[in-house]
Amino acid sequence: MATIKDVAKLAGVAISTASYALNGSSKISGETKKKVEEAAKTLNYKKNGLASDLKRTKTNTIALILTDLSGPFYSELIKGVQDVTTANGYDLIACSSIGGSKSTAAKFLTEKRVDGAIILAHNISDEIALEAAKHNFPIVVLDRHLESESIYQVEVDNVHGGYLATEYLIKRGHKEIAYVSGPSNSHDNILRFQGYMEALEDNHIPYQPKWKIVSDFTRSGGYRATKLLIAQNDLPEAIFYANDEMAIGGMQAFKEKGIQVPDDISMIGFDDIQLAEYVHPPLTTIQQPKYEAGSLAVHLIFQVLGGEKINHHYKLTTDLIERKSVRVIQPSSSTQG
Amino acid sequence: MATIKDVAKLAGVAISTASYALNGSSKISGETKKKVEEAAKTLNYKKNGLASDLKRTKTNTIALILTDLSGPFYSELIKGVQDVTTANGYDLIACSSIGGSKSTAAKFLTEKRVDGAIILAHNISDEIALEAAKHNFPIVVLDRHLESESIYQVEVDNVHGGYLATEYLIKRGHKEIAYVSGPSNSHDNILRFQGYMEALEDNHIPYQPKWKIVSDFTRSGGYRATKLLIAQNDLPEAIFYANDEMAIGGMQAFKEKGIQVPDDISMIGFDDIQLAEYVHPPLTTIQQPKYEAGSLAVHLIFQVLGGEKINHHYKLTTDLIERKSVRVIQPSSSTQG
DNA sequence: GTGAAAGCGCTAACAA
DNA sequence: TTGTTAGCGCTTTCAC
Repeated sequence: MATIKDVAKLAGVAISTASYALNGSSKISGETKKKVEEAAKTLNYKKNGLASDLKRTKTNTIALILTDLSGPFYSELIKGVQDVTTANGYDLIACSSIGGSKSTAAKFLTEKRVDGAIILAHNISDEIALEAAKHNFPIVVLDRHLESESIYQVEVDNVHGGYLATEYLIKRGHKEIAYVSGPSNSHDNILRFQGYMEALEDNHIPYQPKWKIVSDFTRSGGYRATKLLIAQNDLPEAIFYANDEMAIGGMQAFKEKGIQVPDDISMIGFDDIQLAEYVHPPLTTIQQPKYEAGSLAVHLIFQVLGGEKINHHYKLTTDLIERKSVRVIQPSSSTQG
Repeated sequence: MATIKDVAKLAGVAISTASYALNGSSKISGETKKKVEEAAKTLNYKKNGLASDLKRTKTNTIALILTDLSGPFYSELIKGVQDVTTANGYDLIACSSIGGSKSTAAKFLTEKRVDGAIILAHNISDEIALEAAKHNFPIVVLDRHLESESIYQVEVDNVHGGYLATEYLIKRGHKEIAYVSGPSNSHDNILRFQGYMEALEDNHIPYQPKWKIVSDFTRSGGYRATKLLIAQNDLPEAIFYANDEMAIGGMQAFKEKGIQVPDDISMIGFDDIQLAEYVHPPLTTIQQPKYEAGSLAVHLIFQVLGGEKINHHYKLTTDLIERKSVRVIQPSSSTQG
């Protein structure tokens, strides 16, 4: 483990000179520079990044906090984050928030190991985020509402998305529309449900509590919720799943029971994950501008780091992607099932 | 930014005492400990992880180097890595090797920012890995052969997998079998091709160069390679794609031309990615023990970190997953082995 | 253009 | 049990 000291000694210069030479300062003569570089090479010197960062009180890296490194997550979003991070000459690391306050995420958030962070991890508490956000440590949250001087939020218009999905179902003649919900403490979920309620109301369709099934955003959760709906022996005409993963789990449940989508029941998801277009039938869903969300998030961080004063809230729009999982119900003799 | 100095001062104790108290040393009296903790709380003190790591010359985190954070990659593998890393009380960060020697990956590999690393990133050079691997900085590579004191490799039996795939096709009556290759410098690809050749030879089927198409492991690469095959106007009976992504691209190409899989042509992939069972028809492919590979990789790192002497090579077996993309060709005149 | 020296914030001998 | 102190390896004034 050669240090800069060793390099300086071998090159016969002072430590500071070695440092300047290695970092490409213009005040070092070509000859000295060469000497130092050679010494570094023969000693196989590699700088200690921690020491360097500590001294400079700057890490040049930003963290992306994810629920779980092994996914599923939005690769488009990560791409957006990655692209603008590297474009700005910064490094990006991803870490998981599994383990809550003892997680890697918490460690990187609080211990000054990065210059800023983006949170997309419902399993990390508001408290941790709030505590970590301090002056000059910007955090942007993609999955919650949080008010703090150094916290910025970019969100997708979930209410509108929920409205869009529900309205689409209604316009195609569905009246009995179930909502398979995400975790009830999920911010996204609450907003999507709100959109569902608003669309129902605007179309004078009464909300029926029996058609709200609480699940957990996972594929197996969607599967179980759907089984439950089937077991009730009173299927709705359509189901709005609060995310695609659950919808795909639901498809599986229907397939097992020989219930055809969309002929026997319509379904719609939310997210437009990659799989959505490959399942059978291809899933109609709500698309979020994921790449934009990701790139905007980092962009905001760099603005704050650069000393700009910026807004704390950003909202992006959603679109409906029409595929094959919803049928049209003829309005003639409207009594089904 | 309160430091431990401020905490010590407020608590009226020495810096070392504060440090001990905060780190839960048993030699500190309960009373002192409480005083220190209170001071820390009122100052909103958070330790500087860099300083701590620098002093201890240990980071307690290991890095997972991936080609691209935004995938596609093997989530099962990451799960394996993640599970055993956290089980050992270590932190895990993922970083991308986009950018080669200027990438985040290179930075974390060389600048002593982590205690060990796992490389699954064909776009990072052997040189970087070799340079980074030094005594007490273990690296395990999952995607190449590399000999060095501190480099360990776990690989999947690609030759056997390639053999299995090809043999399966042959046993179902196919003789004209194309190989859509990954990049020719890919280690995995070379081995899979070797398995293909061996199976051909063992079954007395001559290898025909016209049926090796070089592509690049991407979906669009597979699409293009397949288009090329179609344009040749002389389709084989079956195609062995060196990975699933390319096979899925190939399916798309066939679909556009109205060529039915498997009725008009059989295909088989390699990897068993998540999508494989969802495409139409579901893709028969070779499954790798990804979770095991990931968990074994970290396990090895911890053994080395713990001072154990271990083997440098590990090989895991592959299995064939039978789905619907291969038809059986009736043995008109020839008999099966 | 180069060198001496002062820390960045922390841990851990060692001394008291 | 607590305090003093010497660094971890680096960057960066400031003097020459």
